[in-house]
Amino acid sequence: MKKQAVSEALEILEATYPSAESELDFTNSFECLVATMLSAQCTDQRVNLITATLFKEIKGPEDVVQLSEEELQQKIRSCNYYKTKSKHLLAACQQLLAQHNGFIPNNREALMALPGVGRKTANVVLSNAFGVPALAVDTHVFRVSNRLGLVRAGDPLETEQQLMKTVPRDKWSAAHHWLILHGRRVCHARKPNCISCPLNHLCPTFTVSKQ
DNA sequence: CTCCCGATAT
DNA sequence: ATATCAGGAG
Repeated sequence: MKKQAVSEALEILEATYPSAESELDFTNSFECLVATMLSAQCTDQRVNLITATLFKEIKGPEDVVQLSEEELQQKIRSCNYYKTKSKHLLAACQQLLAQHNGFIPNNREALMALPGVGRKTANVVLSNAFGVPALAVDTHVFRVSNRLGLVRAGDPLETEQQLMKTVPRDKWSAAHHWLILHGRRVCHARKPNCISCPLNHLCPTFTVSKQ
């Protein structure tokens, strides 16, 4: 889509979602990383429920590596893929201690080298915890930006690359959050609420649902 | 491509 | 009953 049309869509999104903030609860880069790692295929609400108590017990990687895999599983059991996430979180924290003095690296390569951290999670940590311009493409951003015709992409990486060309750099982080909020509030995966969508006049996939 | 594999909405 | 939720690894 042309930059002009994209900026029109972004203006409407900005007016509709003025906050443009993460709905995950965290207070530092470590908590941001952990919350994001836990959030795969799981609602923010569920993650926040888990981290509300978890972050009282783990203040950094040094606290995580004290736990056994089973203990960690117990603490995050109510989120999806808890076994995989426990294994990854434990290994990631060991790597943080071994290679980064227990700090969270602020570059994509080092973040993605951590077990359980892919491009999407790395981009979230970069933008949300460090203020580094990055455009994380999750399931919402992928779905919504394609539906709106902001991009024509077959996968998240293509989506990210196309959005970075048409969205101004200083709005990457905000656009990321606007698209997520729109995906959660209106442009649902299963039954998008096109009738009440403030973007339906410019949406190529606008449909009047039967019911 | 498959597997991971709990909670929730429809 | 089934699709979906701030995905990543093998």
